[in-house]
Amino acid sequence: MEDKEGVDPASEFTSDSRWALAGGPDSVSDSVNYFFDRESNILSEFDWNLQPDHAEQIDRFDELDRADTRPHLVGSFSGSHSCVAAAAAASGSGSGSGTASSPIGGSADVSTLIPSVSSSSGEDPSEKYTGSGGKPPEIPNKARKKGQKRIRQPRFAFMTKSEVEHLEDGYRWRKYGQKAVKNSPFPRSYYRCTNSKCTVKKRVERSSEDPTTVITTYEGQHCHHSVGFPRGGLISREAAFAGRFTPSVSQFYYPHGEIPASIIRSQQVPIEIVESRTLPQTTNEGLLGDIVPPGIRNR
DNA sequence: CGAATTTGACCGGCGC
DNA sequence: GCGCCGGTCAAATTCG
Repeated sequence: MEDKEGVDPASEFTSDSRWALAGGPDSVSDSVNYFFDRESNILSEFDWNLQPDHAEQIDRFDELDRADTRPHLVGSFSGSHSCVAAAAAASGSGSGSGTASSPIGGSADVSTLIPSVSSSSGEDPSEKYTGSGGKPPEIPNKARKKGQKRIRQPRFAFMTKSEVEHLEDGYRWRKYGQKAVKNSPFPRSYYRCTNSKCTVKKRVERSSEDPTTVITTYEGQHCHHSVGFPRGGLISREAAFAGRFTPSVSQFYYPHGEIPASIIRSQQVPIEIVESRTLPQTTNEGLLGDIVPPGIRNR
C-alpha cells in the first residue's frame, strides 16, 4: 500500500478516457478497483498491490456480451504472479513473472503488459500465513510478521456467468472458510490449493447485483502442475486464468477437444468450454492460442 | 477411516 | 480507542 504513496491508481486509469471506473473496493472486494474498457468491453480488476507505474496493465481476454445468455467470462485482470514457493529457490519474482508472463503476452493478439509487482517479491511462502485467528502454525511467524505489514499477493479476478460457483479449473482446492459479504446476500467462499507447497488461494462469490454472475478471485500463482484432466479436453476459461501466468497452464490444454467429465458432471452447462465466437480457434489452439506461447504449448 | 467441508471464533487492518 | 469487516483457523461434522 505504501507503494502508492498518494497516487491513486484509479485516477491513473480513469484519466484515460478509454477506461471507466466500474467499481470500487466496496463493490466486490476490498482493495480492488474495477475498470471497464470502453473499447474492448472488458471488465478489469485493479489490485491495490499494483503500483501506479503499472496501471497501464490491461489484459484483454474476452468480450462482454450481455445479450449472451450462456455462461461466459465477462471480465479479467492480470497482475504479475510469482510462485512464492518457487521464489524461495529462484532469484525472485522478477524473473519468475517475466518468464511466465512475457511470452504469454507476446503470443496474444492483445496488448498485454505485465507489471512487475514489487510487493510480491520477497514474500516467503510461510508468510502467507498471516497469523490471524487461531493459533500460529508450527513455525512461529509472529516475529517476522511484527513490524511488517501483511503483503498480499497480486490478484486477478474475473466474472463468469454460471449456475455453479466453484468452477473446475484443473487444480484441486480445499475450502477453508466462508463468510457473509456485506451488502450481499451471497456468502463468499475461500479456497486454498490442496498442494501443500502451493499458496494459491481463491475466493468465490456470487455477484449481488447479478446473481447469475460468479466472481472468482485468484491470489498467487501455482508452483506446480495442475492435477489436470488426464486425457484431454478443452481448456476451461477459468483454467486459462488460473494459469494465466504459469507454464502449467499448458497442462490444461487438450487438443482433441475432449471435455473433462468432471466439468460435465459438475455443471449444468459447459460454461468453461472455450467459445470460439471471440477468438479465432484452430483445431489445435483454442483459448491457449491466446494465452500460452507456442513453446510452452508444445508439449 | 481419511479427506473435505462447515461453521463459529478469533485476529488484524482500517475508518471513524 | 472502538467497532466493523475481511480473512483465517480449527474443531466438529459430513462425505466418499
